[in-house]
Amino acid sequence: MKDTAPTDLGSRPRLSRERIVLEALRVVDDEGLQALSMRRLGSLLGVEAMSLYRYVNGREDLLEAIVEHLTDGLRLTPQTPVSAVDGWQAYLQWLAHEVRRVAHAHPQVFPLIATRHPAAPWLRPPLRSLDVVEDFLAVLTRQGFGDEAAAAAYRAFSSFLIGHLLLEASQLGGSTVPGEPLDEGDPNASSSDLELADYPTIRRLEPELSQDRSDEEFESALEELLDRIARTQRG
Amino acid sequence: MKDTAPTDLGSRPRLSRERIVLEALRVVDDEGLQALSMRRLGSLLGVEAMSLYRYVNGREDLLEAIVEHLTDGLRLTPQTPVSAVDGWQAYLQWLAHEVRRVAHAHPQVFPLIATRHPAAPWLRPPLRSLDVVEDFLAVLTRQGFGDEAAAAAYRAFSSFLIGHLLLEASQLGGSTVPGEPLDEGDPNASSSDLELADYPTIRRLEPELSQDRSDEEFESALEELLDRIARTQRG
DNA sequence: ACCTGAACACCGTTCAAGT
DNA sequence: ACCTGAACACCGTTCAAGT
Repeated sequence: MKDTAPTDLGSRPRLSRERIVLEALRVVDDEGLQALSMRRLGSLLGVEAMSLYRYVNGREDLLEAIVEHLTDGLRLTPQTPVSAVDGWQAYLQWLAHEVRRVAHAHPQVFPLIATRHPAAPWLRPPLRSLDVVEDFLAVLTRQGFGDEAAAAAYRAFSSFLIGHLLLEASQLGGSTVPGEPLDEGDPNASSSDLELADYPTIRRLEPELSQDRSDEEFESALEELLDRIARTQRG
Repeated sequence: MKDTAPTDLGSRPRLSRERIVLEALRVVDDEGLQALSMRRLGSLLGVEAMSLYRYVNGREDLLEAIVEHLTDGLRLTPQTPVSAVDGWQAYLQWLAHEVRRVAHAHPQVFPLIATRHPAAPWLRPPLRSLDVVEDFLAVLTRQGFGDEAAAAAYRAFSSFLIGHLLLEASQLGGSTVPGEPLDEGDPNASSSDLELADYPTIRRLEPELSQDRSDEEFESALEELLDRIARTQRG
């Protein structure tokens, strides 16, 4: 026996970059971004905040690591279901739904994915990983897309996902504050139609505006985007 | 003379909510969001931080006030150019370009406009003001849109703007940090193609990916959106 | 009415020191 | 090698006190 490591490896699994990132993700998912501080994260991991700096390069690096952790699941691997690789349209359908799944699973993190500066200026959110973008461009060019058409498809696909998913995530993310007041205490005020006196059209359309059509809208807009991309394929 | 106010009104124009918001906007535009602290803002206004709390309800309220200040310019007023009110298509064209102008003028603020929770759940970024949304829905319903078609157009228009403008703003917003390192010190490394060895498609498409097509893409995608909306007008 | 001083409860980050 | 104590330079926010 060379070292004096504790033979009973139970209580504290030792620090690691992965353990830090996973715990940080849990905090953000449960309590929002502003609840994540180095000091609190340290204490949740049973350690002083300063110890974290051995594994992450400060708070910014930690946020980047969380984002990276989530985008890793978007790569094409041997585990990718076969339905995803049957033509570029199937691939884009699969990829779009994967990103949407991440946005729904981590609504508090998605704004980070959408708004943080990517590593390279031509690397656009939310597909901000070299691996994922390589997959994207390789699939399309392999299937008859010209270089310019593939790049244009990448840009259009990115805009589409941001536009649809950021709003959905923001709706799901909710109030961030755990114990927020749901209603101001006025018991006979149905939602928010009290100050709507000066906004007759809004008041009239409130039922339509309150309807959640995100599923249908995402699917039909995605179909339309794929049609549009198909039209430029031989650009 | 009833009060003892300084007769010479030169040196310090006295505090006001508007002066605070304008100075805060200047700070965020020039140095980024994280440079805006209550204490620094106070000292820039020649006052202790605690004085600001007479006019703004804390930092969150201040951020909201900045956003509100910028979205005020999107309302239809007597000053709105006539070209904007000649049919709903002209109005949507005008509105889209106004929002784009705001995003370009204040790239560091646009993520706030895009990601902060609106006052009502059906109030979507970036058109997050009751006045603006009232204009939007009134113009469309006045010109033959059904209620559901108008609401659907509002949702599609919002997604479109977020998707296109957040990326443009992020590109313009740049590094937020004033004195950031532009290059890591390696003099013969052209941009970022050193680690691109494992990404052949990206490397091949780098010229296409680096091209800035935002103007054309915004215009043509906007045209297409308006066509699509026109098709659903009698929904 | 408007601003301030002092205080409270936090931050991120550094660095020499401990084991 | 890995973690800590102490310190530095900040935060947002409150509240009683000053003028």
